[in-house]
Amino acid sequence: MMIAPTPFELFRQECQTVLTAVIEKTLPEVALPPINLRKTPNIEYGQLATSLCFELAKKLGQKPLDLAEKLVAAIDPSAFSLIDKVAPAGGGYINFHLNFAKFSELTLQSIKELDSQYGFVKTDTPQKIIVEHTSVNPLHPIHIGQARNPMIGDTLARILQYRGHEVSRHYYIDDVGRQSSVVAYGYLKLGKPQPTEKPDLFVGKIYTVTCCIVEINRLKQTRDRATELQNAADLVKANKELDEWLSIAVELKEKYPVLFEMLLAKIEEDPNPEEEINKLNRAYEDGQHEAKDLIREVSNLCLNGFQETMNRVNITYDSWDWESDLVWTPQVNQVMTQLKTTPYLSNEKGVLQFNADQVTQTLNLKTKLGLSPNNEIPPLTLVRADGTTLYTTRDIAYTIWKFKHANKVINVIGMEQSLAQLQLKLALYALNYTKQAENLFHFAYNLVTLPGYKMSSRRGHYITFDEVLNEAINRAHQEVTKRSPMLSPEEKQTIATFVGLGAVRYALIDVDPSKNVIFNWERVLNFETNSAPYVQYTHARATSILRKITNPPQNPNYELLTEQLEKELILTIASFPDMFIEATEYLKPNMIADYTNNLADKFNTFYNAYPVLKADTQQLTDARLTLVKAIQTVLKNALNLIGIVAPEKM
RNA sequence: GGGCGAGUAGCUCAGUACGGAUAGAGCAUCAGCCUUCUAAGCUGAGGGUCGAGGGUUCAAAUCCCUCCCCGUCCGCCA
Repeated sequence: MMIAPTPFELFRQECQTVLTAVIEKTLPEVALPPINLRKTPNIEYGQLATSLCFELAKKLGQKPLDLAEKLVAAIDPSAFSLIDKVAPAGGGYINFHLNFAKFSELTLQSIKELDSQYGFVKTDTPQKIIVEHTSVNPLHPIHIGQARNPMIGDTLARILQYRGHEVSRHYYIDDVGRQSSVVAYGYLKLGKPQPTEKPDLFVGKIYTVTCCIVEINRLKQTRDRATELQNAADLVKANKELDEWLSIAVELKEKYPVLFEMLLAKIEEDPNPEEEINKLNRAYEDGQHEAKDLIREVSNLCLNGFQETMNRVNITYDSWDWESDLVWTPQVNQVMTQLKTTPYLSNEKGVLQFNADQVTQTLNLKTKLGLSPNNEIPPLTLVRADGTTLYTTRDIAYTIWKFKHANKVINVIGMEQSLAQLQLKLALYALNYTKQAENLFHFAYNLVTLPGYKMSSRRGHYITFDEVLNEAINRAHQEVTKRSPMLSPEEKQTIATFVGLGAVRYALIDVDPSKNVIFNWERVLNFETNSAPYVQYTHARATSILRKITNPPQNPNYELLTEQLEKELILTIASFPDMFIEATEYLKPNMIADYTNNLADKFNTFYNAYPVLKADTQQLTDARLTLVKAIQTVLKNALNLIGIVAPEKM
């Protein structure tokens, strides 16, 4: 029995060979045009079609349909096993029809044989790839806006791994910067308390409240200074911001009265909290022990919470990379030394600027990088007047470090950081890391916003990812209880968990990453068609049929699968490997979610229309059972790609 | 002002990389289907100037140009 890892691709190749041969034979005078074979919009038109007669006809001064007829007449498909017939159609298409008897056998046998490996076609050029994703600052719980990142990132990592690449998932911990010092300052003021709840939630409250109090303090000073200097514009601005923060303070006081009062009392003891925070920040960058212990302690509390959350959705990381480690070791300094030898740095009173646009000009990169000639890349400040570095400066060092461990780097980072990511890439070019620059990819995704406003962690305006997961599981539990009251409490809980988690994961992966998403509960709590629960349910249904048989089908006759729906199902599962390759090569995780939904949809229609176990003949039952088994395998493999459980029962 | 991304049914979105046959789903609305393999399901109906205008082409949601609208970036923040 023949096995094909890519059954549909085999058919395509046969069609291509036939077509190439007939053109060379019939039209020796024409240069062979690129042969485009596309899936037909309708099964009546066969399975693949080409429109090349339209182009050829024009060159030859003939009617497209006449040409199509002439070519078809010269085709002898008998030498090819998967082509049933070739026919001219429409205004000049050539349609290729599959020999379903053979194709079904090939497809179903291949799936049976390859089983859990079916679809995962390995690349010819395996690479070491780092996927950096999540990288939420360790200041507050991961919120639903940020959760889109790990869902996309982990799916990318999964599909690349299944494609045969050596993938490493990295989490970049951004612990250098004022905000880490703010939360650490608040934590210290409270006397380094033990968390009384999930640690990231705990740290998040301290961060928000501290931020608010410190900010009000700062704005009051700004206001007083502006009053003194009679600077009307500054005064108006300060007052406006102050009003905003004061209203946030009211909210926070109501939400966390004890914490707020405690922090307020402690911070008021400080004559200058702002200065304390800056001091802590500098001490941390200098690697002083006390500061190190303190900030790492707070950060680790938060990160432990993150891991707990991500474990729920089965996401783990291979490497946790601390930004501060780059500062404490000579790595950042080395990069600066190297950059100073390039002609792209300018020094204005100690402030070092990187002239990114000049790099594009000197190395002639605008066209190469697909940038518009109008796109004048703004310069990037690398070093402040006080000698400290900035985020992107450290990111350059980090990226170089990553390339010591991989030959391709994919950064899953929000679209709003596109400019910084471009400047980073240009810095690599400037440093002559050309290969690395070419293999650095910014996988940009758009924001998740709440209806009416952007989520703000500093202001405490967010819905945490844990809340969303909990709510989804609760909702799923209600559904299971309603639909399957006879199940044991344990079973209900198990089902509710994978349904709820799956629903959230699917909802966040299903939309094209470049599209902005406005969060609403309806989207993640959808358990109907076009959701993970729908696909999971379909898988359970297929499993349920298979559970009822005592003996596996003996010598099924695939020629009996003649219904249109059966053919469409076979086509769909035969194309799974092609879909997988495309999703992986073009990094389109949402394609996989769409595919699972599409297959589930077709299966459910089939399920309703045709009996499997009680088909007219045992032979037909056997053939359909093999089909159901294959569909179950493909659904399971596809769900696995996007990190969603394929349940036996629900 | 400039860059980048988006604009497809009342709502949420596929389809655009590589132009092809009547532009597809789901939700919502309406009408049906559980003595038959799991009704988280299925069947059917209505619903479209594919943001606007021009161009290229035998053929444009898809390619090119102009414009409109929304988001986002253009920090000695991260």
